[in-house]
Formats: sequence, structure tokens, C-alpha cells
Amino acid sequence: MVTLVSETKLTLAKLADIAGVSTSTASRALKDNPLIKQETRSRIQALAKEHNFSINAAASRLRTQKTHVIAVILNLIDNTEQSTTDPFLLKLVGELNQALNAKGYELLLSNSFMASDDWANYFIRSQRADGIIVIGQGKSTAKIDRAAQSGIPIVVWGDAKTDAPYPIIGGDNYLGGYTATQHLLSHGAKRILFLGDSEHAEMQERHKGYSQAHRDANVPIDTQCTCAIDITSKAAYQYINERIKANGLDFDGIVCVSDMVALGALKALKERYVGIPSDVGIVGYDDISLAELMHPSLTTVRQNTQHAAIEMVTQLLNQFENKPTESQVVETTLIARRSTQHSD
Amino acid sequence: MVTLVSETKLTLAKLADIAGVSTSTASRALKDNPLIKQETRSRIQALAKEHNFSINAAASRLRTQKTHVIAVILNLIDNTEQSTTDPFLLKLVGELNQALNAKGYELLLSNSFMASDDWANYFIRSQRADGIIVIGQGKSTAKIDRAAQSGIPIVVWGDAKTDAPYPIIGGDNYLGGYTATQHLLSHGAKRILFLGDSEHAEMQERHKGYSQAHRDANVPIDTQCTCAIDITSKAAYQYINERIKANGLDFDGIVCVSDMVALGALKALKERYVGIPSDVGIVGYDDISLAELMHPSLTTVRQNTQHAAIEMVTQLLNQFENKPTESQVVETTLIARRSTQHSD
DNA sequence: GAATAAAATGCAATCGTTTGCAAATTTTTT
DNA sequence: AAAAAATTTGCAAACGATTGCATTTTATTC
Repeated sequence: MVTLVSETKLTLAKLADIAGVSTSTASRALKDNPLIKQETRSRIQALAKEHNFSINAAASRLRTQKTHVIAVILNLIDNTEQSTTDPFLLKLVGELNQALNAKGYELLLSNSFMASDDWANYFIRSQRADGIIVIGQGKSTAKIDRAAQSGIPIVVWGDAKTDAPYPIIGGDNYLGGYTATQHLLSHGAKRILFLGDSEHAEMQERHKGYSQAHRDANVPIDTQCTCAIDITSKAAYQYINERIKANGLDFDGIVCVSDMVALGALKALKERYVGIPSDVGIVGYDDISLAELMHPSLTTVRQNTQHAAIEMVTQLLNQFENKPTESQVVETTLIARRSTQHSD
Repeated sequence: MVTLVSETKLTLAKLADIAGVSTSTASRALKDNPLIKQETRSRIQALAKEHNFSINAAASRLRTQKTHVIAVILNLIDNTEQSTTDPFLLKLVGELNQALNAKGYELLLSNSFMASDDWANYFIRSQRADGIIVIGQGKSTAKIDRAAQSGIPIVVWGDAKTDAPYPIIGGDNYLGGYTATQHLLSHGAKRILFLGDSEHAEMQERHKGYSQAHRDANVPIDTQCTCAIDITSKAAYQYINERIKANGLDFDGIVCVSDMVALGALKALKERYVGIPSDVGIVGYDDISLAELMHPSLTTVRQNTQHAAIEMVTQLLNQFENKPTESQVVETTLIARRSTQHSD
């Protein structure tokens, strides 16, 4: 059976014609509007299916002024390639896709390199999307602030403790940093490196937790142990390599701001036959799927991303209805594995 | 300085009013149409910037019948969660985003679970997107075939050797499988497992390469060595574990259909203190960023995804202009690392 | 069976751009 | 300085769906 491609595009008007009703009736019938007699509704819906009819989204959006599209912006750091390589960000995108679809929205993917600088204009005023979800606060929140200032619906994944006029969803970074550090200290570590980029709000919070854990354990902190590097495994690998070359093994624990960073550090240590966790314990962040596949498996801090995604979507949709919104902290737990402790 | 949110939405008509010209002139001026006097053009463009004006995409799409949006569909395998976990797919999405943006298109992300079954209808006829890029042929190409049959612009990432009425971009899977196997054989392996799901076209090709390599090397093939598992690290981990438990170490090499699978296998072997590569050599596929971070670093087959993305976009845009299209094979190379050979 | 209430359908304006064609303006030519 | 040609601009009709309001049809009541 060959289905011929219909010569002329099928519009609602034509479908209505076929059904012998007006376009208004057809339109309502397709939306299951109870204003229309049940029998008519079913008849038209069946007809639509039969003729492979689809409402024209462009026309519908123009008329209703709603797109049912959400722009998700990966807010990347300018000079690093954190983006394409970090599984965590993309995992979050996957979860968002799911959460959005569940609410009848679609996901327009973008990143801070490509989208023009004026997000409110480009995405919302232009009616490309109804709202924006930004992943990551980046080093500066200028663009986010600007977008928010113009009053568009917006939600951010970042550090929820940051004071901002828009809701921020994120793990408890202070707690994450604290727990990771405390975990190492309780296993006897005395000189713990903090590996990450301290310009991020999220990372700063983690660093505060790192410091507090030291204070609570009465272990002195050496500023030499706070290491600012790009958030990539390569940077971590290089840093650890060079540090050991220069100073010898002058630390016995590492708190990393992401699993990717941890894996880079791990590789450098292994190549130099540093025992893990016997000589150095390592804690990562994010619990990417590879963390438990490493050898030794990687102790890390997991944030409930699925819950986060749902929360972000909820907070965004709330804004559509002018409901109040608020920043939300999602569950953050330490997953203890072999990179910090010997066989259980 | 407070920028007031303009009370009434700024439309092209209003902008034209402000400028003292007709909407037609304004429209053309914004597109830098040479029909309009240069001076007028600049004046209106400046005015648009000043007033934060953005063309309404919905209206524009309705009128021009073009969306400048491409739907990217992750064609996942129904019961596995390959999706959210496999860095390779998401890397490809990243590259596509880049390639699309370079051509002035946006990326609408979707996956085979969520999108309705009738892609042509849902995305194209509904004017949500101008074309479709499908990532992965899946176990059945039914949905893809159906979409293609209705004559919409479509491109697929998969096995380029598959005969299909749409262009397929992909690595040379036969060669990849052949090279990986040959590499292991040349390092002395005699019984090599093939770990993967043979229902995929891509995997089948790789398996053919695997077989041919054996024949060329005069090494017998045991069907017991072809192992059908889900394409996840977890499945690989379990499989290897159970196999060893049941049969002992009855193999000395593994060809995996993805790095994720390889990492799962690797973990299982390490836990049983199987020497790598001394007892068993392992080759992965995809060269995800973690491959070289593993210990030992993972020998794998790399496909040039950046080139692939650009090629896919090109082939898709060609269809818009009714230019001929053709399947394309992208560069596929073996990256030899420690998991198959001792220190160099 | 007429009057009233309730249910179902249709009319027509609107959303904001784009574009073929006509009209107005400017420049060039004779 | 008028005619012809070239350059700029504007008119008005699409694009296809949605929805408040009016109208028609059906069901209910007396």
C-alpha cells in the first residue's frame, strides 16, 4: 500500500472541510474541548489520524503566544572545553529533557558561546521559547542577571545559597565540600589539596566547607593546598604531575570539584605509583557513571540530578503562572568507595 | 539606570512607526535587503538595537514556512539506559549543536522515548523543525524508514554501508572491528571475545570485521566468544564476572562495541586480578575522554565525530535544496594504548 | 405545541511577518 | 525641462490556528 504524499498541505481548514464542520469546531475537537459534542470530537480526531494531520506549530504559537519550548543554555566557561567532555552537564540535560517532556515542553539546546548575549531578547521576546534554564553560573552571572532583569521566566542550576532575583537549584555545595574533606580527615589525611576553579560560586561554597572541616578537626590549612585549575581532567593531570615533580608528594588527600578532575589526578598519581588510598585519598564530585568503574572506585559526592531537573522545571512553570518561586537545595550525599578507604 | 519593561509588546509594525516607514521597509531593512537605501537600513537597524527589538520567530516561521530548527533524536534502545550514561552520544550532540549553529540552525533535542512515533508528522509537518537528525539506527530502522518514506529531510548516524533511501553517516565499522581484532591477534591473543549487541547494524559490521580478522590470521572462531549483552558498562561487568565464575578465564582478549562496555569489562577483570594486558587485552570503541584516563589506558577505536557532525549537517542542508545526498564514512582509527600492549 | 433553557456549532477578527506588485521618488538622459 | 530609467518605498494579501461572541440546533418544561 503506497501512501501518496498529499499534493497540497493539509491544514486545519481543509480537515474541517472534509469533516464538514467549521475550523473552530475542528480546532476545538482536536483539543478535546467539551464544548464540542463527544461524537463529533471522536470523529474529527479519527479523521486527523487517518490523514496524518498535525497542527501547525508556528501558527499555533503565533496565535496563542506560547511556544511550549524551553531553552536550555549550557553556560560554559570561555576558554575551557568543559562542555563537550563533562558527562555531568549532559546527564543533567538528559534529565531536564525528561522532566520537560513530562510537562509537555520541548527542549531547545544552546550554549553560552552560540546564543547571542541578550538571552531575553533572543529566546523569549523573539518567541523561540517560553522560558530559560541555565546550567551553571559560570564565572560571572552578568548574562543571567541581565536576562532576569528583563523579567523573563528563568531558572539556574548553580549554588542555591547565592542571593539572586531568580530561583537557583543546586546541591548543597558547602555540605558537599565539608563532607568530602571531613571524610578524608577522618581517614587520617593531614594535608588535603582542593583542586578546582575558585571563581565559581559553587566551588567557593565547597571550599568554605573544606576550610570549616579543617577547623572542626583542628587541622591547619595551608593556602598552598588550594589549587586553582581549569575544571578538566587534563588540567588536573598536568597539575598533579608538575606539583609532584616540583615538591615531591606534599599531600595525602585531594578534594576535587568534579569527577573529571578527580580522574585526571588519579591518573597522574597512578603513573607515579602513588598508592591510593594508602598514600593519597581522593574524593570526586558528581558521581558520574564512571566513578564506580574506576580502579580503585572513586569516592564522590552525588547530587540528586533527577530531583533537581524536576525541581527546575517546576520552578520555571511556576513563573508562568506568577506563582512565587524559591531557590532549592537538592540532596547531596557522599558515596564512599575505595579511593578513600581500604576494603570494607 | 532602570530599563522599564515596555508596556506593550514591540512589534515590527510599531518599530516601523517609530522609524516613520512602512512595515515592509522595516522588514527589509532588518534583513539588510539591498532594495532599501543603505542609510535607511542602518537607521532602522540601530533603532531595533536601541529598542531591544527581536523579530517574532513564530510569525516569521508561519510566513516563510521555514523554522531554522533541526530536531536531533537520540534513537535509544528501549530497555537499556544507554542514553543518559553514554558520553559518546552526548559528545555527538555537542558537535552537532556546533555544526548546526554555524549554519544558522538551532537544535531541538528529543529522544525516541518521548517523541511520538510518527516523526515526520510530529516534527516536520507540524513545522516544529525543518529536518531531522537521528543518532543511532537502533535495533530496528522502522521509525526511521517511515519518516524517510514520507519524504522529509533526514540524516542518520549509523552504519554507512547500510543500504537506505537516506544518507547515513558513520565510521567504518567493518574496518574498526577488523583493526581492533587484528591488533589483539597480532599481540598474541588466541581467544577473543566480542562484547556487544549484535542486533545493531553498526555492531554487525564490526562483528564481520572481527570474523574476517580471525580468518586472515588463521585463528579459529568460537561462537561462544560472541557475547550479546546490553551496551552498558553494568551489563559488561556482570557478564564478564559471571563468565569467569562459570568457565574460568577462557579468553585472552576482548573487543568491545563501546568504551563504556570496555570499562565495565575492565573493572570485572581487575577485581579478579586478571592482568591487563598480560592475561587479557582489551579494545574499546569511541575514544571517550576517559579512555586515556583509565589505568591501564584503554586502546580504542576513534571515529572523527566533529567531521561527522559537519557532514551530517551538510547532507541535511543539501536535501533542502534538493541536491543529491550520499552516505559518508568518516575516519576511523585505532588508538593503541596500554590495555593491549606493555610499555612502549 | 409553544416557550425556555441548554448544548453544539460557526463567524470573523487576530497573532506579527514577509513579499509580489504597484506607486512614488529620485536620477539620468535627451 | 520633459521623458525615461533606476532607485526606494508602501499596499495588501497571505501564512494557519485560536477564541469571544453570536447563532443555530437540540432538549426540557409547562
